[in-house]
Amino acid sequence: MLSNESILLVEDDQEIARIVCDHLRKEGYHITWASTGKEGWEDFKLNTFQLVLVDLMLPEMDGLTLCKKIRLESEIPLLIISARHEDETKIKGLDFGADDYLTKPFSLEELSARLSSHLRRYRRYLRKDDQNVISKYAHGLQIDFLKKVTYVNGEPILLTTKEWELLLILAKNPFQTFSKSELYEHIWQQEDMEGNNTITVHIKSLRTKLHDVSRSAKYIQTVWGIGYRFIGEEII
Amino acid sequence: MLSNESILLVEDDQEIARIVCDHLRKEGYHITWASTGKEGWEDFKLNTFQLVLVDLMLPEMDGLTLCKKIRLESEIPLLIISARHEDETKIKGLDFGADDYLTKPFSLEELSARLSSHLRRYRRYLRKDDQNVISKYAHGLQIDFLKKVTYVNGEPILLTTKEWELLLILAKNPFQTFSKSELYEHIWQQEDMEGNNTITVHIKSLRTKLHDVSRSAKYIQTVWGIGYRFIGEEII
DNA sequence: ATCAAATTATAAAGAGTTTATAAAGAAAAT
DNA sequence: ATTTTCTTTATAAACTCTTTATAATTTGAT
Repeated sequence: MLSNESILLVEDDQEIARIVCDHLRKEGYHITWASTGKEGWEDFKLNTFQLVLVDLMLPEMDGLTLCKKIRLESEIPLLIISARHEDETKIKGLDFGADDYLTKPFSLEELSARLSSHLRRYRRYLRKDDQNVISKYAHGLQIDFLKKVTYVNGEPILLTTKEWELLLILAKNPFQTFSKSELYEHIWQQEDMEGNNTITVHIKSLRTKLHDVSRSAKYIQTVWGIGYRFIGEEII
Repeated sequence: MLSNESILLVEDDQEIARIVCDHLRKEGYHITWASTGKEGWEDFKLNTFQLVLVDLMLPEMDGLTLCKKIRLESEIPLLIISARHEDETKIKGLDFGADDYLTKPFSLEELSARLSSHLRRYRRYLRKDDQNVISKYAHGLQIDFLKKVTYVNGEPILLTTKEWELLLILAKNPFQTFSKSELYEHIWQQEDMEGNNTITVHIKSLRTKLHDVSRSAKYIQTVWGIGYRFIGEEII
């Protein structure tokens, strides 16, 4: 399994930490080990993880406090490890934001199962939020490639299929010049015939909708004798 | 443990269903049992649950389809039960929105642990989202997904069943374009026939009630040749 | 610089398709 | 039985895409 997902393990017992790390690394995860709550918090702030495993009993900052702090800033899956089974009910009663609870001793299979379950849910959660990742360009153009929505100055613009396909190939390859034949063959999936004005017309209507002017193109530039290119620089 | 949380169990094997129901009822959950996928979907639409347990192999509508349909309308925890261990990898690869996976035979303790873990996370999620029970959009539209009430400029709008279901799937997945066939198959639960104008007509009446105009849609936009999409941006 | 040739831009129209609308008929609910 | 909702039907309107014709622009040779 190749996952490349990063897990933060906060555990003061070096022996347990070693076993867990070894096992999870074999499963393809990238593990960071912190041995105190404070260290765990610093690691959490410094890096991006997809899951946190926290032992309850920790020096410097206890596990519950760490959980609460993390939960204030993130919806990341939080799994508690505890030595005593009796803690479980107490912990479930209080709400400090953990998603799951493992009692020592636990099997590595059990651990793996819980991890993958929570990671799967979190991936979906992230992906859903991801849909709001929009490429923003200068002069008010925004393109949401996932949802296929284009905005000009915040207003969604309705593009036809061909217009969208044109914008897609151009904007996905900024600064790269495409000949009209290339564009035609890519979108229409057939040989470009002589004297075909179709691309030009679609470029025209696309420009109009983007409030772009051929003479001084902000987005779709004409490269004379060669083709067109998208010149948008992404801004964050 | 007194939880009063409602779980929907979709399982065709009566023996397994009885054992699971008995066990979970002892744990304080309120269980609804559906023996087919279709029945499960109807129960889901009719009541409010906090978790759904779905067997993969089901008559009338298979578990994956049921998961996908539920996931279009809700973020409720979805747990898959499967007889064959081999399904697991396939299922994890495909994305149909399930949160967890149990292979038969599973221990009741295992089941309880997974359930309480996902329910805990979902409670947190609900609490967080609770403030947004009513989604507000630009131009005066408000949708109360829980109470199933729609407001336009503060005035409650009376929608018919079909109109509500249309609005639900569209507004729950903003900016996602659905073809008329997709909409028809999701809501009517049957193959879309050729030359069916039903969706168009319902869209028309829905738009009328939302004071939306097809030419310049504020909410339900026509994506020509493809379908419809809800373009409401949520405002806080 | 000037002009002709080549290339692109623009406007407008037509064909073909898709969607909108209104109204009537069927089905369902009250 | 009456009202409401849903579906079907027929027709109107709207839209996309392409074609055509013409204007504007660029290039480069003179």
